[in-house]
Amino acid sequence: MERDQAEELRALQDTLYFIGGKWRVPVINSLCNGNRRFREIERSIPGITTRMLSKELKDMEMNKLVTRMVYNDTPVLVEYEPTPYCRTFGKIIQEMINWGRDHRKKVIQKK
Amino acid sequence: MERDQAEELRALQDTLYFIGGKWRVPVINSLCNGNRRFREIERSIPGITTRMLSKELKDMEMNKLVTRMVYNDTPVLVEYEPTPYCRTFGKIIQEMINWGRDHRKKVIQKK
DNA sequence: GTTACCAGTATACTGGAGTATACCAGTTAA
DNA sequence: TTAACTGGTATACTCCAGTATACTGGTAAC
Repeated sequence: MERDQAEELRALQDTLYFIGGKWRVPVINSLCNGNRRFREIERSIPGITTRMLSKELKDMEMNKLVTRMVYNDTPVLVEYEPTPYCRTFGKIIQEMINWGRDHRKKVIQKK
Repeated sequence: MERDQAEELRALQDTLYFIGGKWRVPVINSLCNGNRRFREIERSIPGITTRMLSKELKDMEMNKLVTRMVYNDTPVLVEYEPTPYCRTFGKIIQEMINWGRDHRKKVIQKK
């Protein structure tokens, strides 16, 4: 029981570390929604800057969450594809969306 | 579909905003695990400082996530009780624990 | 009488996440 | 030919989340 709690906390903190900053989860979500091109992803997340998206995608590529594919059509075409592993995070995202929706309802009620 | 995606993103970002920093989720988790006293919660989350826990609990009290109860026994006894609303976050936490566990397995395999 | 618990507060500091803005080289459409 | 798209990079700045450390006033055990 002591043991369990410590192990659960570690797992929890690993996930939180993975989530990291402000943009990782929205980016994963955008990819899972089928957005593939850089500007397309950028547009799907109002507020994100080019710089942050670029950083995020690079980092995710390094961590095998996304595959960057370059097609040498002219003009150059770049596509980002979420890996199957990336998609395993989808369940948590769905829970987050649901909770956020209920939360908003609750906050609006209060007013 | 456009519409949906924007609404989902908002809900998602609300949840992420709620999660906020490094310690909110571990604190909720600790409370949901039955920890009630200040030092008890503190001990259950290695690495957290008194200051951060204090801030977190104050903030959570303001947002009705926790009830601070003072018993005027001598010495003064203080207990923090998670509200039912706080507990609704438990499902996400459980998903996070599960995902973190699998993630760790995967990372260890790689080495 | 000193050590250790409780429930915190006070002060000072810093790294880096996130922002803002401008820019590049190439392509297409009006 | 000028504007607007693509997929980004470069530079500079700011702010605050989180850290570190010390302290308080009361109780209790040794």
